[in-house]
Amino acid sequence: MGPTSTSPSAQRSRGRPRKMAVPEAVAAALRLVDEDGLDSLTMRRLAAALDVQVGTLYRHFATKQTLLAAMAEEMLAGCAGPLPDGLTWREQVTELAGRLRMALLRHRDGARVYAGTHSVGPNTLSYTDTLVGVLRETCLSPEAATRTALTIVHFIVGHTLEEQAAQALAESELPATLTLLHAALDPGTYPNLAAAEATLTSTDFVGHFAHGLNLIIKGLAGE
Amino acid sequence: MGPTSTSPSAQRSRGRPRKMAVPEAVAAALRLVDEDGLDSLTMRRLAAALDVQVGTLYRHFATKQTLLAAMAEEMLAGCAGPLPDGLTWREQVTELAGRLRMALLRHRDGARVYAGTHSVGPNTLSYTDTLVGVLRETCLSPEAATRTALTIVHFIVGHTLEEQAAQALAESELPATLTLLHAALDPGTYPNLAAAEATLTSTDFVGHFAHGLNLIIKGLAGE
DNA sequence: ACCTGAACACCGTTCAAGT
DNA sequence: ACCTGAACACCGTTCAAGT
Repeated sequence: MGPTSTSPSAQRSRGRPRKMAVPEAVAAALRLVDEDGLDSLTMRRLAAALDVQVGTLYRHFATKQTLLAAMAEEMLAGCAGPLPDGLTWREQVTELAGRLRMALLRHRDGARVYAGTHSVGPNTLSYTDTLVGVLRETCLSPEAATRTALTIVHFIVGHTLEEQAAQALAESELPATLTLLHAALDPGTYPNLAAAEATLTSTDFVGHFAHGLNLIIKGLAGE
Repeated sequence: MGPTSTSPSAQRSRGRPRKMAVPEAVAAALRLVDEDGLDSLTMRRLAAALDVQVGTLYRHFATKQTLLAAMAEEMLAGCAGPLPDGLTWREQVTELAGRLRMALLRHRDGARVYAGTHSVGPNTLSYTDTLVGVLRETCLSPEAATRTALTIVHFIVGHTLEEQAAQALAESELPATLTLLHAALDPGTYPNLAAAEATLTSTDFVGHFAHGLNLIIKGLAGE
């Protein structure tokens, strides 16, 4: 800080009073996404929701990408919070993975928001830090722990992307898609898909998620 | 077929000669994506590339989503081709997973195209059929085989999404992002990220992919 | 110091009219 | 039967001008 600096509040009290605040803008953006989906999130609609001109947004977010990264960072709030005592490392990994999944599911199109951005904010960093930490306690080298953390996160993102895509379809054309799929499933051409159809079209995403995560965790045990 | 139907070629020979063909349009769209990225793929730019008016595209693709699904389906061509003889099931799974990864990597933003659509075309269906088939031969129930196939595909999509995001960053702001990340990594606040940084910022995606896939395959062995 | 108003260069989608 | 031309209702981003 230079000798001419004044306190932030004194600085802010000069000039026009601030009409827009970044945290409120991020919250409003997430609300818009929850209501109408990510495709309907528009700089113009967000400006209207904040009762501000579009240009004003660009004083606080350099681009729409910056806004989306701030939204992803906000979604992860609390995901790295302290773990209950007495959990095995398996339970700790399961708990952390479940938290990220729930954080993405909490907002409509949350996985798409997260997958499309690269936040280096504190929520994102401390989540990865915590997950790598738990894995390192399993006698994994830093490299193996990091790679495993990446594997887990990639699985969660891919899985939740699919889950929310199914949710979006459910509101409109899911029955049509299912019929189309069923019609395409000639048992002669796709013998295994015929046997897989029930599982493929089931909505037991909790079960699917647990299956995939357990596969990864079991693979870890053999290291 | 009704008694009044004629052969397709006879039908097509009546009226104006067809200016636009769907497979050529899909190929041109993939070329546009390869050149300028998915964000630059526009119905208008595609129409211009095909020397056609925008409205014409909508006679062949109901929406842009339909076009993207056709692109995803095209990307998977060959992925379900016959497997070499004499591979163990582990090697078969590794081969199939590697094929999907390479198919997504072959086109710029390929993972984003794939993740954003739901094709029920023959390439997509036969890929899943083949993967489920290989897994069923491992004494897995249809349900377990299907869930495992989903797990593998979700991991591949999540992983490749990340890999191509890093590629996109590399062409412009990757050094800036890395500096930003390094600056944020206070070892006091994020003790595990400090140890993870080298792996986290490495570009050994082949190694990361192999690690993740092996984790899943090893987990399978314990079933 | 912060916001307004207006513009620039685009989008996806639709549809009457042509041939 | 298939395509053109033109429109509708939007976009993200920029920037001079106001207060």
